Formats: sequence, structure tokens, C-alpha cells
Amino acid sequence: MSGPTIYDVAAAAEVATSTVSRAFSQPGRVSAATRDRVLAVAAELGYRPNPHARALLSGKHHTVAMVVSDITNPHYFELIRGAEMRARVSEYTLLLVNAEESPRVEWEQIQRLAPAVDGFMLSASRLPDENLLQIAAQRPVVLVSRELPGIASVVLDHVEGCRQIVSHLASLGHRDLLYLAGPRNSWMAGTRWAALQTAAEQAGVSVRRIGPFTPKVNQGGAAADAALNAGGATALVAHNDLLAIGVLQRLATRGVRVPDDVSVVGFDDIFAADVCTPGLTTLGGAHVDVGRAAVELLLTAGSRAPEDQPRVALPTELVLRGSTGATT
Amino acid sequence: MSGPTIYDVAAAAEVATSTVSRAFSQPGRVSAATRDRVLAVAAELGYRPNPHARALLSGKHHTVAMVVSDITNPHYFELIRGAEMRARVSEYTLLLVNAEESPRVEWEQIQRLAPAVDGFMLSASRLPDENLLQIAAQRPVVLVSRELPGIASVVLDHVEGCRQIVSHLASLGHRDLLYLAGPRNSWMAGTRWAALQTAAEQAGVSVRRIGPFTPKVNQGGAAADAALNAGGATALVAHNDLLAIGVLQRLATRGVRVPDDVSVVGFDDIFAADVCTPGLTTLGGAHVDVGRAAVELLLTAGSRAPEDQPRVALPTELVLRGSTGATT
DNA sequence: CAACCGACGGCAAGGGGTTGCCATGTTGTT
DNA sequence: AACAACATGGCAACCCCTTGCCGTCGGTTG
Repeated sequence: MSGPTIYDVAAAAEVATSTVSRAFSQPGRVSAATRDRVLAVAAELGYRPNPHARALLSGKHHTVAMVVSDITNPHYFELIRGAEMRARVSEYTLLLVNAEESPRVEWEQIQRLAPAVDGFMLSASRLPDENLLQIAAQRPVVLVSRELPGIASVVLDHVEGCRQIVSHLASLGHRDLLYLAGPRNSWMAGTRWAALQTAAEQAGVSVRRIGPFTPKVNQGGAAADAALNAGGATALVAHNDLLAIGVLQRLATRGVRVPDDVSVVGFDDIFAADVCTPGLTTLGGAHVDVGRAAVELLLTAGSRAPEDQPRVALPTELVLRGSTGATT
Repeated sequence: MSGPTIYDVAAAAEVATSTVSRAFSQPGRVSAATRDRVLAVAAELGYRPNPHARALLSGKHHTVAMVVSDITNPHYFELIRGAEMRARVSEYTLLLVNAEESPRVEWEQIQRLAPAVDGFMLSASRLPDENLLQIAAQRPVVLVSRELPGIASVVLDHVEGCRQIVSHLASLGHRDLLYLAGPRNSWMAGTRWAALQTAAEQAGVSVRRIGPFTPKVNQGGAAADAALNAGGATALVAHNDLLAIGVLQRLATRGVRVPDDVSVVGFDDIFAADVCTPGLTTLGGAHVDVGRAAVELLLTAGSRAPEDQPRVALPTELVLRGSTGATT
């Protein structure tokens, strides 16, 4: 069933297993002649080192786990791709775990995998701070789309991003913004709201908040109705593109014209934002780079003390499409 | 660094390590009293079995690898989710691997992971048949969106699906269909073409093929232009939704009205198909179930002989939206 | 020519579990 | 009461690979 072991190679090459092991991992430790012979025999037999046996002794598993809050959110695709690419370069394996928006599932999966991975990349984690610190005490952790002192993190610069959104809307004449908030346990939801308030104040416009809403398309209907009910706002800023798209659909159904009657902005710049009608103005960014940076941090985590865990903030890009326009 | 071991638990509970091991894996093998004590001590110490050590001896890793041809295709989301769900139920870990549309990358990754996983789920594999058989000789393999005698597979029933597409179009008055083909090394592309031909013949309509095209949105422009250039067809059937959406965009740019001038059909029913304008008529199916079924097969693979590997074909669903209409 | 030294291989001890087999202690059978 | 049949727990080997330490051997150095 399993392939040849180091013993088979050793026997065939007529050396000790330790020599075979060293031929691979410490090339300078054996003579060139012996090394060549061992490698030749190994190649012939199709020998592949068993990663488990190796991990058992070294404690290094060459594997990192990426936990995402909800894998059906297309926003994660690019993130995953970036993480996967960076991991592969270092010959690391990426383990993908779906938390299904459930803190309990997230916690259980992490506990289960903890002994088997070198670190965790937690994207939009819904776990409370103390749990995150607990995990970070056991294993290297990098947070994505969340920040917490003592733990490394990678986020898109939402402060600057929200400023861009507000500036954009303000320049189009909007004076009353409404934020359709994300889940209560989403750090992003809180931060975006704070950033929007600050930006709004600086720009001299007002912003209110309703919600929370689960950031999925099918919640967009409720969000849109709530927004219309709240009244007064000429621009809606949805927690993410999925919600925004749901809102657009509902507004269309109710005969509210976008952007003539109301403008809509989302976050993430998912693929569908470019395809829907009207196109969705949204705050994007290089999500591939976020994933890449997170894994990068994770792989170099060993050398850093808990108190100087880096916080990386990557630039955002406001993508203008048809869903925002001048007030009439 | 690492948590307590079975030795710590054994010492604390004043039993042998074998007893601790059995308390977990063979509950009936130890007395209830002993088992309870061991489990209590283990819980108190926060003991978690080391999966590597376990895998080393048993050869079971409780891990399956899912290889996808291109992770940026949203179509995989549901597939991944289904696979992940099924794996979790059995406390299996899902390893996600991106092949980036490159057979070489796919092959290398599979070889690298082979000693560390219990099986492979290969989605839309771009590898030639002989490579697949080679892999299947080492490890259990389940193919998704591909069939090959001797290897288990799960596909959506494209034969019936294509019949539905053709019937739909024929009933709307279309007599000349054009298939915008997928990549040359895509099994699906070949099968869909064959199924379309058969269905067209039965329905008494004509179908032609152009391509191959890389199934991405940005190739839709070229595909649309080639289709218009080919002339004559009143309905376009694109290899997948990404390509179809690209086609829709290009047609809109060129002022060709959909569905008035030409109808467009896609495959996969990705999320974006519902939000683009017009909505894309597409052949979908329960992709979650495909992922679920594939993992199911993989977990029960050990008991089957190579010659009776099941071929599962799940039903498709033709989703009608605005991109198809009657000929004028 | 003795004392040293570096290069190279081998021995053997883990690392954390699992499991076949054996030695007890219990219960059941006649 | 004597013996068979279980039920339990422990011992120790084993899974595959890594690595500290030691022995050997040819070559330097003084």
C-alpha cells in the first residue's frame, strides 16, 4: 500500500538508515559518492519521505490551516488563492476549514487541528478576543480582517477606505448616509462603522446605522426594506457586496431606481459586483496580496515575540461603477 | 509547546498508556470505571491525540485532498462546501489544492501529498488518463466532472442536461446552435459537445462548435466575436457560466441584444448567473451534493475492487433566466 | 613515529500512539 | 468444588524518520 521506506532504500544502497536520512536533509554530512548512490537508489525505488514520521519528531508539519467564516462568500476566493500560492512556494500545505459563521464550529475545528498544523490563519474570525489569545498561546496565529493587540494581522485599510467612500459620496452631493451593518460579532462591522462615522464627520455629512444583518444576498431584501423605512438617506453603504447585491435586487423589485433615487456602495469587490446591474461601486483591494501576506507572516512567526506582532494594513481601492451617482 | 501526551494522561490516571489509548479508540475494551477516570483526567489535562503519531502506525490519516483545476471559478464554492461538510461529519480534514489549470502543478502536488492523505478528490482534472490510473493505483481516487473506467466518479448528468438545453432552445424556435467549447484537455468539454450533438440530432436542430476557449470571463469577448463571425446561429451555448457572462458583456458592448438577437446558455449556475443582466439561463445542479457524494465515495473506497468503482450521475437542473428567448 | 584531527557511517534512542499477546482477577458452568 | 471462559489491564514491539554520540579510518602535524 504505502511506498518504500527509508529502510528499503538503506538496504538497497547498503548503508544505514541514518545515512539515507542525512543524504536528503544534510547533504554536506555524507560524502558525495555515498549521497549520489543513495539518491539514485531512492529515485529508482520511488521513495518519498513520510511527512507524518517527519512531523512527529521535528514538530514541524509544513502545514498551515486557513479558517474562513463562510466559504460561500466569493470574497474569500482571492484570499484563498493568494494564501495557497504563498504556501506552495515554501512547500507548505494549505488546509482549508469552513467555520460556517459559527463560533462553536470554528473553535472545535481549531482545537482539533491544533496538534497537526504549524499555524492558523483566521479570516474574519467570529471568536471572542479571549479565545483568539488562547489559540495564539498554543500556535502561531495571523488574523485576517481583524485586529487584536498581541496577534499578527493583515487587513485592508478600512479607515482610509471609508474616507474614500464618504468623499466619493459627498462629492456627488450626498448628505445623509446609511450603513447597513454586518453581524454583531464581526470585528469588521464595528470598525467600518467607526471609520464611516469619523470620515462622515470630517466630510460634514451625516451617517446612521441600521442592522445588524447577516451578510448574504438573501438578507438584502430585509436590509433594503429597513433602509427605505428609515428614510432620509440618499446613499446606502452595505456591510459587504453580497448584502449590497441583495439590496440592489430588492430596490429594483420595489421600483426604487439606483442610482437616481438612492446610491449603493459595498465592500470587497467580489466578482459579481462587476456583473450585476447597475454595477456595484465597492471598496476593493488586492485580496490575493492579503492572503499572501498572511501566510508570509505565519511562516516567519516563530521568530517574533508576542508583543511585537506586526499589523499589516494593505491599501484599498474604491471601484466606481453604476450604483453610485449624483443626488438629484 | 505541544500539549500533554498519552504518557502524561496514563501517569495521572495511574494506568498504562495502552489503557488510555483503548479508552479512546475501543471503548468496550476497558471497564466503564477506568474509562471514565481516564477520560476525566484527559479532559482535565486538555489532552488531544496527535494525529501524526496515529497516522504513522495506522496508515489512516483522516484527511482527504481535494484538487481543483482553478480555484477562482466560483462554481467550486458549492462543491468545496459540500465536500467539507461531508468530511467534517466523519471527522475528516479536507485539504484544498489548487492546480491553477496546470497539469504539471496538479501532478506534483498530488505526488507530494500522496503519502499524507487517505485519498484524492480530483475536480475537472486536466491530467491525462494514464496519470489518473497511476494515482488510483496508489490511493483511492474519486473524479468529479470526469469519468474514466476503473475510477469512481461523480458528475452531473450532462447527457440529460444537454437534452434539456436543446429542448428548451428548440421549443423557442432556435434551429442553429453554436457551442463555445472549453479547453482541449477538459473532459467535460468533449462530453458536452458529444451530448449536444446527440440531443440536437434528436431534436432536429443543428449544432456547430467553435473554440476551444479558456473558460474565464475575459475570454468571453473573443468567444463572442468568434461566434458572431461564424454567423447563422441564434443561440450560443457556452462551456461554462464564466465564459457565458463574458460573452454577454461583449454582446452588450457590440449592441447585440440578448435574447432578442441571440440567446445564451451557460453551465454551472454560479452565483453571478443570477445577478448579471439579463439573467443567464444555465444548466445547474446541486453542486453541494456532488461534493458530498464525492467525499462519501472516497471514505468508503477501501472496500471496493478497481473493477466496480461506481459512477454516480446526479440530476441537473436547467435554470431559465432572461438570456434565452424566442426567435423573432 | 606518536598524538591529533576531521570526515564519514553506524548505532540506538526517541517522538506519540496502537495493538498482539500475556497475566491476572471474575464470573459462570457442571 | 474444580475448571472453563471472560473481562481487564499491562508489556513491549512497531510505525518511519531524525539526530546525538561514538567508532573507524586516512591523513596532518610536530
